[in-house]
Amino acid sequence: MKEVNANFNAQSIEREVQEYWRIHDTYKTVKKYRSAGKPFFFVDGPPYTTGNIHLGTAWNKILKDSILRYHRMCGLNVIDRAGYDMHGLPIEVKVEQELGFKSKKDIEKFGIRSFIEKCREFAIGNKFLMDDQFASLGVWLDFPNAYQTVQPEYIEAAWWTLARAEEKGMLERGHRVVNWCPRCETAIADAEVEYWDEKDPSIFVKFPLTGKQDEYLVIWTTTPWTLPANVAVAVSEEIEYAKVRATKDERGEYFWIAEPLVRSVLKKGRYQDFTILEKKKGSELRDWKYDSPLQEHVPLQRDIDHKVVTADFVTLENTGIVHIAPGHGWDDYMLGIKEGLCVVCPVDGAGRFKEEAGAFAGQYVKDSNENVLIALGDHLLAKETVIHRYGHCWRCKTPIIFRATSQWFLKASEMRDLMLSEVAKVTWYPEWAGSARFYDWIKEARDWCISRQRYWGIPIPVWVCLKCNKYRVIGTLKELKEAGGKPLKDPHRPFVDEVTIPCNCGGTMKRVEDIFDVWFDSAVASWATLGFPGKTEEFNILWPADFITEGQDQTRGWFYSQLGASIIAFGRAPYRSVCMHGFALDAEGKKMSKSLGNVVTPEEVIAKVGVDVLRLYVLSSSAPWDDLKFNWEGVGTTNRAVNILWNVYRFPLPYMILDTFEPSNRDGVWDGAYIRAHLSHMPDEDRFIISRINTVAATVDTALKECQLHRATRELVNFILEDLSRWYVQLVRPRMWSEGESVDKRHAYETIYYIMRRLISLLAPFCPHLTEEIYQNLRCGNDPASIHLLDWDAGDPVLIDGSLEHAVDIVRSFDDACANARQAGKRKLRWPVSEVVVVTNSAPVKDAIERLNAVCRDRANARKVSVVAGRWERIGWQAEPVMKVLGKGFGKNSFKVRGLIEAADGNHLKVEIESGRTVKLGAGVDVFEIGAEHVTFSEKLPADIYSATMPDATVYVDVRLDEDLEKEGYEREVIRRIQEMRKQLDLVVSEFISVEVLINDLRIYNLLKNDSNHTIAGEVLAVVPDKGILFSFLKPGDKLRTHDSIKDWEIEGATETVSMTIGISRAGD
RNA sequence: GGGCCCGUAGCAUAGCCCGGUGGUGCGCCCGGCUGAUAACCGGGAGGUCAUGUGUUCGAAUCACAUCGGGCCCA
Repeated sequence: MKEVNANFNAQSIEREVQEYWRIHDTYKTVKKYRSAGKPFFFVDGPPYTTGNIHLGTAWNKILKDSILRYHRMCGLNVIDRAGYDMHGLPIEVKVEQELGFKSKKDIEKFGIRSFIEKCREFAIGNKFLMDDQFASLGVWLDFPNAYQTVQPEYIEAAWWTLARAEEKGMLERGHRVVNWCPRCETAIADAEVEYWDEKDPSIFVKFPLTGKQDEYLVIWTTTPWTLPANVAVAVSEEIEYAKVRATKDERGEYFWIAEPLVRSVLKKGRYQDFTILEKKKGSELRDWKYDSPLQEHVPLQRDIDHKVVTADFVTLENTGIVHIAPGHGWDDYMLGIKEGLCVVCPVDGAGRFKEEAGAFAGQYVKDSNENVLIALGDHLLAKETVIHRYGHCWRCKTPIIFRATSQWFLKASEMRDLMLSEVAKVTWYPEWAGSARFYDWIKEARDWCISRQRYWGIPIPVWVCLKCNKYRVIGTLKELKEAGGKPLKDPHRPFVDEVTIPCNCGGTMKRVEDIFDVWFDSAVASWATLGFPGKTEEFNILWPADFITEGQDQTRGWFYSQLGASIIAFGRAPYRSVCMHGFALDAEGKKMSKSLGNVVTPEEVIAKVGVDVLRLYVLSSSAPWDDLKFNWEGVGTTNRAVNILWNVYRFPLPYMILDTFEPSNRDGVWDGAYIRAHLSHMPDEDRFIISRINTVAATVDTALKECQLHRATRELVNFILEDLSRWYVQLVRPRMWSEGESVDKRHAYETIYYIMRRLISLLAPFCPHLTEEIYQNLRCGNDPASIHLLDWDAGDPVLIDGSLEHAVDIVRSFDDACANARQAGKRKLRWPVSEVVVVTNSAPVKDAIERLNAVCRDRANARKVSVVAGRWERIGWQAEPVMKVLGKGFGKNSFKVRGLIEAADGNHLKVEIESGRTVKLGAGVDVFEIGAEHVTFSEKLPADIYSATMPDATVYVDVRLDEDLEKEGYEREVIRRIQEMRKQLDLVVSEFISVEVLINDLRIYNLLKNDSNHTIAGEVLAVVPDKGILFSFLKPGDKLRTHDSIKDWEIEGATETVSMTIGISRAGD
């Protein structure tokens, strides 16, 4: 053990500890030590390699690390391979920006090979950056061996999974409507669409009914550009539609509109008047024919047989008639299939109209809105603008469009039931994350479009024959080598595109150009990380994962994608338990974003308070599944608690070292056996704190099993502050100061050593650096080389004494009450009091005060602490007049009576009245008879008795001074000043001094002069071996010698302020 | 528009499942302590428990609605 003088400096401690881990390869040692344990298969949700981590990412990894450290200490062999998600559009977009590219044509010109090399560099560069950032958080995952989605064996896992999908008939090549980014020119997944408000036209359009004069169906849309692709309108079977004759400027027209909406629609069209002519149910409108209002401008529209269909998604909004373009809408498309409508999509991948769109050819769809309105001419009934939520590409922020294209799908909708039943088998933290949130999401599961028309991703391993159009799914690199005839080093584009496979028909198969949706990459992580399918040994033992934890956004993301892929591959959920955590928000509960300028980075926090404080803060400030409102004040509070832990740790060290204390051990290994062996002989405060740490251990363990990291950490912080710092350390201090050998001191040392060892090992999963630092200083010679090699201790029930813990609680209340009463009596704690009386009828209070009487006397600084049941005889009663009653009975004499009552002997009055008698007060003619109705009684404390209440009891403090008490009070005052001066002189605790105290008050001088110098000298080390007492009092008028330090003091005594001059000098020479 | 979660003093939170006097920490004010001391302790002030309605003898807690925040979806 070495002494610790320095104040707590998180940064330097953490730096040193990390260096220690690096030199000793502690992480590997721990892993090896636990390698024979029961496996605990954890899968790291791979962060995307975009560069800097933010607070949310840090929180995520801190949660993981803390939980895994706990499991390791519990003896489990934790599989903790880290992972990185390194493909996909976000990286492509970044690289495109770097290279100044605007479209896919630029990439093709640049060369796919060069382009993906840039992407690879970008991803790998960021991976290394992030490795360092995670390591700086003290996160122990296997980073050097992290799984990376760009590695060939990882890609193989994805291929293998797709082959299983094909085998089970879950893969489909389909013409479908998908979310499409016109800038990236690719399909994007539902998960990749971001929504925010956008201003769009809101138009009402007249569709002329075939063969009728001036008779129209009225539809509404916010996307005029989809009108060239209109093939039908939908009505609701249930809604009633009205035919109205509407007039505007003398001209009459006939409209069909949902009856309840007629008025509002016509008002928008500025029609002055209308008459309802007839009403029909939607079902009666079925199969009516109409013509496109754009047929003059869009040639393809002339060949379409437009008709009215019914659909259940039509509601009573706008006009109650919905424009249907199966080429540009999901619902539209599904309806089109059901109704046999043709699918028209006159828009290309870049979002421009094709030739068949006639007048609009070449125009970008969003830009064409205005032209469509012009082309509609008189068919435009009304035009407004609307602000509504619209989808955007998550990377480039371009508004998406819906396009019918040929894509590859996994039939997720067919797996819905199996997914739901599998999810029910998973343990969720919190429970509702699975039973409510995830369940609801899966219920809505749609087929998953896994193809993207891009470059940097896992190529879809499907080869299609150019001749017979048959396709084949390749599941492994080996299979490809056999089929294609040559090995493939890098399975990325464009290399994989060069491989052709001969088809049975004699033709040649070429790979489809698509790559996988990047969500499919991470979906296979739980087996890819085990090297499956290339290696199967670990997979067979470990899979599925025991535990994963990610943010709530991963409900639709990784929780879902993994489940889908796993159902396809293995027919079951890939994880046994899932902890869903919240988001890191700013102090106002708003999302952190660059534009709001409210971003707090992990680095900032670390620079201020260090990693362990950051860790403890994020873990304790909210439940994992609640959002974390980041608050600097909270960080400061946590920092303070850690600082107190540090002070508690370093406080006993100088004494232990002075006494060359060595904790009892067996062959250099500490085992805590001393405590068990000596517990029954130890003082109550020791037994209390020993009991507490074991209770806390049990609580922490229970909380951790339920993923309640906030409860675990709060319990520990609370223990440090309340039980250890504010209670135990206060009580144990005098035993540390005592000189020479004593059993008492030995017990104190063993106890505090035991507490520190137990405490830091409970805290180790959350604050791995600080606890390691303390451990290294405390550990015995043959103890494990790192705290992280210790076994978890969930509390020893034998050492727990619940009734003692409860008794201490009561004594703490007593302590508070004493301080309160003293404050009322203006008697400083430094000044002793003769007696404190606790009046109570509560047996537990009585027992506690009596059992812990020595502690009570010490805390109260009282000569005597006693318990009285019922009443304390020194408490008297004060009679108080009830003026309302007095007024009625005594009229103008009331004032006189009041005075008499107040002056009366309350005790006597109360006895009489309570025994049913009346009392006559006053003299001569002014005698009044007082009854029960005239008075109430309140406690009357004798002078110098002050009281305060505590639960189930009242505490009375007698602050009267006698000569002895006053003398001790002044002694304490003098001692306190001398200690202060020692401190200012920077004296070592054990350094001797000589002292002169000049007291400018003869009475006080006389009070102290006789023997107080002995008492004080002993406390301030002014008794020097061989030289005797070097302490003297001087009376008023005397002069001090020269001293190292001389100071004047004003001391507030019991009745007067006394000025003193104190001089102290080193006694050494 | 829908699903899930959250809303408690200036700030952060416990309590809510299972109804019965709203606790705690920070900050603030007053006082104390002093061989952990750029620490520590006590006391005090401070609350429409987001709002409204309902159920109930009784609601922070249960139900419904509204408002605000977060995540996800349409």
